[in-house]
Amino acid sequence: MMQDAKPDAGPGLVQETIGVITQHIRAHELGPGDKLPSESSLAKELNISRTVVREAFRSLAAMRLIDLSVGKRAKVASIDHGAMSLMIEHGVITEQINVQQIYDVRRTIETRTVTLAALRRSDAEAESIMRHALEMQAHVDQADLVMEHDLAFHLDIARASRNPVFVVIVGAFQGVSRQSWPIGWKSRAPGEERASMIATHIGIAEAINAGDPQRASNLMSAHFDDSAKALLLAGLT
Amino acid sequence: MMQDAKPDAGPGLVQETIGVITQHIRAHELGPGDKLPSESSLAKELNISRTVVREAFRSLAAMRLIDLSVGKRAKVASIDHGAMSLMIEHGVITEQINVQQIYDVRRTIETRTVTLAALRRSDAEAESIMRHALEMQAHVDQADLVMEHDLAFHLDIARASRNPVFVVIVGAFQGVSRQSWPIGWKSRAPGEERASMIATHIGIAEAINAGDPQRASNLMSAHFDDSAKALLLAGLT
DNA sequence: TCAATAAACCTGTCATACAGGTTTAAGCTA
DNA sequence: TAGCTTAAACCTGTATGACAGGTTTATTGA
Repeated sequence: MMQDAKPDAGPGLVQETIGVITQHIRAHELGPGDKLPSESSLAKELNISRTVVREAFRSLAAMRLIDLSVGKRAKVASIDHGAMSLMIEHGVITEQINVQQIYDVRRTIETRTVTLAALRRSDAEAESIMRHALEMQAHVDQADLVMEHDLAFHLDIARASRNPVFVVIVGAFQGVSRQSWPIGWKSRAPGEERASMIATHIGIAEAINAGDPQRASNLMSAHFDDSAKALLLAGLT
Repeated sequence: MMQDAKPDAGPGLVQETIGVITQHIRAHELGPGDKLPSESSLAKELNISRTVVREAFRSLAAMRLIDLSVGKRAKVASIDHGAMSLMIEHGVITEQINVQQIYDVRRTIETRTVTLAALRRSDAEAESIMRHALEMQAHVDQADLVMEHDLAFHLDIARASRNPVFVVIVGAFQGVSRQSWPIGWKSRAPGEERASMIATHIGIAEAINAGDPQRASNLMSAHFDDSAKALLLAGLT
C-alpha cells in the first residue's frame, strides 16, 4: 500500500510516519469517522516499531486530526478547537500573547460572524442565541451562569455564520476567555453597568433575529470596545 | 515537586501527564527556550513509564508547545503556526472546510491586519512589504515567484500589525493557500488581469507606507473580493 | 588556567510482554 | 435456517529493558 519510510536522520521516523498517515488519509479520501490501519499493521508495513507508529498517532491525536480510543482503531476526526485552545493558552501563559491582543482578534472575527449570522441564521439558531442572552439577564446575580451563557452566546453566533473556521477560532478563545471574563465582570459595577452589558447582548440577539447585519455588527463592535476597556481598567494589558 | 498521577482510567495516563507538564510550565513560569525535566526524571517522579512521558512530550511537540531535539532536553516553544496549518489542511482535505470559507476568514482577518499595519508599521516593515509587491511585478512571468512574494507580502503585513495571533492565523492559512493560489492565477488572463492584481498589492503597500488605514483596508477587501471571484470562476467551491 | 578527554546524561528507536476493551468468527440452540 | 452465546482474534494502553548516537558535565593533564 505504502512504501517504506526511508531511515532518514533529518525529520525523524515519527515525523515521517505522521506524513505517511496524513498521505494515507488524502490518498484514500477518508472523511471524519473513517477508520485508519491498526498500529501493528502500519508498523509492519513501514518496517518500523510500533513505538514510532504510536507516537505518530499520538501526535495526530494531539492536533485533533484523529481520534483514539482503547480497543478500537483510530478514526479520522471532525474539526474541533481543542488543540488550538491549548496553543492560545500556552501563548498567553508564556507571555507571548496578551489579553488585549486576543480581544482585538475576537472583535475582528466576531463582528464578521455576527454579520453573517444576521444574514444566514435559521430560526432555531436565532432563538438559541436569544435564549442565552435572556438567561444572562435572568441570572445576573450568578456570575458563573452569566459567563457560561455569554460564551455559549458567542459560540452560537459563530455557528450561525455557517463557516466552521469561525467556529473553531471562536471556540479556541473560550479557554482564555474563561480566565479573563471574571475580571471584566468584577470591574463593572453591579446594577447599571452589568445590566447595560447584558442589554447589549440582547440587542445583538434582536438584530440577528431581525436580520439586520449592520446593527448587529455595530453592537458587537461596541460590546468589544466596552469589554476591552473594562479589562484595561482592571489592569489587564 | 508534583504529585503522582492518579491511576485514573478516564482521561488516560498520557493525557494526565500532558496536564502535569503544562501545569509545570505554568507553575514555574517558564518562557520560550526554558528547559523541561528529562523524560526519565518525570517518569520516576510520576511513577509512570518513560513510554507515557514520551507520548505526552510528543503530543505537546505536535501542538508546538514544546520543542524536542535529540540528546537535549525539551524546551518551551515560541508560538508558531505549524500545528494550526495542519489542522486547517486536514479540514480542507476531509471536506469539512471549503476554499471559499477560508477566503472569508482571510478577508476578515487581513482587512484588520492591513489597517493595523498602516497605523503601526515601522519604516523597515513598510519597505519590506513594498519590496514583495514590487518583486511580484518584476517576476510576473514566474508564477511560483509571484506566489511566494504574495504570501510573504501578506505575512509581513500581519507582522506589522504587531499582534502575534494574527501572524499565527495568517501563517496557518498559507499551507492551503499554496494549493489554491495557482488555480486563481491561471484563471486570470495574462497581461491586463494579472497586472491589475499585482497593482492592487502595490497600492496596498503604498497605503501602508502612507499610513492610510482606510485606503489600505478598502484595497485589501477589494483584493479578496477579486480573488474569491477568480477561484469561484475556476470552479472552486 | 585552560583545553582535551572521559563520564554521565539524554533522546530516538526497538523488542517483548501483558492487561483489558472490541470485533469477528464459531458454535450451539431453538 | 435464524438468532443468540461464547470463544477466539485483534487492538490499544502501559511497562520494562536495551542500545545507538548526540549533548552536557566533570575530570584530568599540561
